[in-house]
Amino acid sequence: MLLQDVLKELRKAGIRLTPQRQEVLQALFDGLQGDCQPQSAEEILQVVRKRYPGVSPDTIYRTLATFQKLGLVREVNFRDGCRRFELVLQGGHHHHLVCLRCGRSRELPFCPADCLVRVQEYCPDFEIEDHAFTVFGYCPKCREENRNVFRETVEI
Amino acid sequence: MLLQDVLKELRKAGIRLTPQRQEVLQALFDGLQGDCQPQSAEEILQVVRKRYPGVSPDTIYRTLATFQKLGLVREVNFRDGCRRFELVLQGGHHHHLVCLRCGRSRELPFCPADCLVRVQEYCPDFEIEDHAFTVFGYCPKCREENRNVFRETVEI
DNA sequence: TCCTAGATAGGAAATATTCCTAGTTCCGTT
DNA sequence: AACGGAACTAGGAATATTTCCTATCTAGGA
Repeated sequence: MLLQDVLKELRKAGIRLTPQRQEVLQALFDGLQGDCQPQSAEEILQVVRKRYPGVSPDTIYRTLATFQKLGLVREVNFRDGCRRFELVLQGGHHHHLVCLRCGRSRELPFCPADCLVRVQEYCPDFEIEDHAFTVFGYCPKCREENRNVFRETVEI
Repeated sequence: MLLQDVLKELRKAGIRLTPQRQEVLQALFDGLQGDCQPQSAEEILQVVRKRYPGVSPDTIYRTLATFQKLGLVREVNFRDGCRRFELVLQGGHHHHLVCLRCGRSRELPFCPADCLVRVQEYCPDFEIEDHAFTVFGYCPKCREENRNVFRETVEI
C-alpha cells in the first residue's frame, strides 16, 4: 500500500487532509521504509517543520491521536521512556527487535499467533484488539563497542 | 521469593539499602501481589510518602533506574503514555493483558518462547536480554460499560 | 464561490523527568 | 561503639513532554 492510497482512504472516511497531516503521514511513512524506525513526536515535529516551520507540537499530537483512533498509527515503546509512533499498513504486521544501548530497532517478521489463541481461550470475554511482541537486547555493533568500553575501563 | 530475600541479595551485591529504597521495593512488591498492577513513578511516590513524606520524585526515579540496571525492576508500557514499573522475581516471568479503556492489566502465564528461538536464529549476533508480549483490548467490564455508553449515545 | 465544521498557531499551563548541590547516612572497618 | 567516606537524599530549579485555550483559518461539500 502506497501513501497515496492511504490518503484516498482517509478522505473517503471523512478525515480532512490538511497539509500538516499529510506531512505527518509522510514522515511516518519514511520512518517505516527500509529501516523500520518508529519516531517520537519530537522527531516527527522536526520533519514536518522542514516544510511548515510554524507547525505546533499540539498539531502533531492531535494528528497522531486522530490517526491512532483510526487504527492507522500505533504507539510503540522501547523502554527508554520515549513514546514512538509508526504507521500501520495492510500486510505490514510485524514486531520489533530493539537495542537497549543505541535504541535502534529492527523489524521482526515473527508473530506469536499461537499465544494469542491461548490468550483468547484463557480470557474468552476479553475483546482482543492488538498485541505487541518486543525483544530487547544488544545489537552486534553495540556489543563490539561495549567490549571496547570494557577494555578502556580495565586499562585505566 | 519473598521481599526479605530480595533485600539480602541486594545487600550482598553491595547496594546500599536506605529506608526510601526499601519502601520503593515494598510498593513494587505490593503492586505485584494479587492483581499484577505495574505502577507509575507517581503512584510509587505517593505510597512511599505515606511513611516518608519528604521523599523527592528524584529519589524514586533514581532508585527505579538503579533497580532496573540490576534487573530487579522492569519498565512496562500500556500505550497510555505512562511508564510503569514492576518487580522482577525469580520464577515470576509473565506477560500482560491490558484494557485500553480502564488501563488495568492482568497477568498472562503464556510466553512466546518458540518465537524467541526463531528470533535468535534470525539474528544470531544479537544478544537477547529480555522480551515483552502484551495483548491490548477491552476487558469484560469495560465492554459492558461501553455498550451502555453506546445506548445512551443512540437514545439522546 | 460560499459556508462552516473542524483544524491550526501560538502561548500558556500542566505534567513528567532530570539536574544540581549541600547536607545526611549506611555500612565496612576499626 | 565510633569513625570515615562513598553513596545517597531533599529540595529547588531546570528541562522535556504533553495538553489546554482561543482567535483565526481552511478543506472540501453544497
